[in-house]
Amino acid sequence: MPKRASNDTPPAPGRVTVRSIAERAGVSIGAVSSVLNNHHEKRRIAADTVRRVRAAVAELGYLPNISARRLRGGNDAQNTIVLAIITSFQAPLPVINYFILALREAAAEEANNPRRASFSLVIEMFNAGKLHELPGFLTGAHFNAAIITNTTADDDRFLQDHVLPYPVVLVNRTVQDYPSVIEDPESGAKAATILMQTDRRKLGVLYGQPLTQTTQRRVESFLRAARAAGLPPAGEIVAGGLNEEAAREAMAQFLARGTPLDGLYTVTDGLALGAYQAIKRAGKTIPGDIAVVGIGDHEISPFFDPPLSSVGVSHSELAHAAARMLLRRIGQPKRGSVRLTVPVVERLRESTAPIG
Amino acid sequence: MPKRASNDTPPAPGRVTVRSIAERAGVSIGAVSSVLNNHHEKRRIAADTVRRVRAAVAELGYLPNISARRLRGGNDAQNTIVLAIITSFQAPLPVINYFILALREAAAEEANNPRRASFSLVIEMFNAGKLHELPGFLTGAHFNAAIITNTTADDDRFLQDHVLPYPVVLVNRTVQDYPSVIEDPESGAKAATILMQTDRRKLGVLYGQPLTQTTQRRVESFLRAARAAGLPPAGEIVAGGLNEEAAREAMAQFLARGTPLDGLYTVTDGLALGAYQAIKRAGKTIPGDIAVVGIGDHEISPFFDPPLSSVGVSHSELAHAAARMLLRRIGQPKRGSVRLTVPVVERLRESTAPIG
DNA sequence: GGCCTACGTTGAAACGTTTTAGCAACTACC
DNA sequence: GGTAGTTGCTAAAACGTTTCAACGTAGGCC
Repeated sequence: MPKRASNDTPPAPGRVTVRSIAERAGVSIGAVSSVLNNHHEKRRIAADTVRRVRAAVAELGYLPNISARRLRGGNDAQNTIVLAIITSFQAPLPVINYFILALREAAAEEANNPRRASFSLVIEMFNAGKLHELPGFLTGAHFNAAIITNTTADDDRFLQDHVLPYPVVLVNRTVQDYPSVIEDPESGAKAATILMQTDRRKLGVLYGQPLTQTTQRRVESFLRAARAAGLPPAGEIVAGGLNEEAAREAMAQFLARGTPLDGLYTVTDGLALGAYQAIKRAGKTIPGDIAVVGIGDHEISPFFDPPLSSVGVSHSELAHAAARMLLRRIGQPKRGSVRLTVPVVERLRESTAPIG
Repeated sequence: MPKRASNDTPPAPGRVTVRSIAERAGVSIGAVSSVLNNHHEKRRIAADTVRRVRAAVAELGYLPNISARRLRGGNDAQNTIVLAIITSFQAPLPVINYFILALREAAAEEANNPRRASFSLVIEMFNAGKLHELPGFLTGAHFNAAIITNTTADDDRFLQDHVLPYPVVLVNRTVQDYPSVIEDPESGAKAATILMQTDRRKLGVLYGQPLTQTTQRRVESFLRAARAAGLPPAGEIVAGGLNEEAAREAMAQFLARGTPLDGLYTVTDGLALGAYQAIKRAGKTIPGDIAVVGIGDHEISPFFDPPLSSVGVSHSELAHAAARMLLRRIGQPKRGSVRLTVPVVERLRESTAPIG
């Protein structure tokens, strides 16, 4: 005795649910569920009923509600902690891989210890400056904890004005009352030191727009160290963008002007490559005429020609530190804001070999 | 009149829920929820009660169940489609950024059109060869649709033997009955053609272990084309890994052996950089002695010294194609397996300039 | 004392699933 | 013709949360 379609609840124009299918096929939602999960044999659903349900599913374009499934589902699914990586559409993405891996690895460790929690990792993206438009951000409806990167000044102000009901770790940004992980703020000074140790005195720094908190700190720390050492004011070479192309153009123009330069610090990944090309095309040599120091642990630095010296933090280390910090804060009573500084490592290669 | 702690339901050793908090604080779960969501003013909860609830939350280490929140939550949250990117821990990650962006962008477009669905993006990772251990993979309990990459032969066999109850797109892998997006299988032949057009006849191909379906196709296509053109058998140079370092070592050894070589094809990102260094250190010039063709759309290729010619697919294009294909299949009745081939683009730069 | 209002809280409903206990009808058996 | 078993399905409970109507109490006013 199939039930008729129009029941107590109206058809509801919204999403297709098991209920809509049940009505369409003239069976109960229990039967529908059995078919959907391929339990129809075990549960002895008649072949014809299975056919009708399948037909209804296809016609209606059924999409299961994952939240409902997980809510109902076994303990493994139910005990899930949702971690988010929040970044902006406009930011260069390559770095977030490190976070993915770091969170996944940290979570895998964590999952062994306490009461068998499992972790789910979601990526949320916002338009730069519009962090507040991210659904669920203020309420925590979508995740239990988050790593936030690539915010703009506007976003930081927004963070400042609100209290989030879940633990958060900021990366390479500091906002009052928020825990954060940043690279050693003196990384720029170390670059200056390296250049000065090879007797360079006419220094320059190459950076691209827009400047982030981190790159700005690098530049300032570099300039300050040069000034403190009594050198003439270091030149600032500003590229229009963050890519190799922009760096090459800015560098070429600078060299064409004839400003003396024998030591260069490039503050972002990729800028160094553009600078290399401009320097070589201008007929100058590295490190003979100009020594160059780049940033970070880019795997390709040793394969530059000549191999590039660098000062900077390991993306992987930074990411792991942030992931560990975040996980430690989950389920803990709220602790104060912590600022963790990840030390920089210096890798000396041929691009800063002593003159002569 | 606070209720006592031991009610009809046992304390349940599992996760901390609103109910545990309610019992601990001696209030109803409704009141707890109001406090948790900062609605206590609007709902006129007494200050002391708020304090007790907050204390219980802190003591017990409450973590909200995200699934339950979303299930209950507003229509926006409820109508969420969960997309997954599934990749292995062992695979190089850089590429998945493109998928993240592609899915996010495609989803953003899609979200405007039909019945206001929103999308959530999760990253799932498995140990190579153990795809079947991924929780929820067979049942679809964790996502509505998935892009799967970096599977091994074992994983492919597993896929072959099962039918997944949700749409899936494979990337750079083909398995019967599964839709997939792959690069033009003749990309290797195009590399060979480029080298032959500059009169190179002693060809070689450099690849790293492990070979994926895609890299293997590149190698085979290259070798086949060389053979078809009547050239002497091309040399195979095998690196122990996929990184620059391994490439340099393998290349250095090959050159030391004195095997003649005037045209080289490197089949993976990064290998070319290692090869460059080995070639230069061996005292040979590019392209004078050896012409080199690399892979893909690596942004840094133009900044090699000399700039690197390349043949290959744009990661971004591949990712967008996969994302579009996946989204088109969501909520559609199951269509047959489709195999989409993304064309390769050839970028000629100085590394393959004609001799002389 | 009776009525009104404000206050603080509870209980129930709802979200979309899956699972389980059990019911009705039919068949088979003695 | 009663009992036992089989078949095919339904109804209800449960997962953890949020919201909302409604309730009891206390105080103020007449």
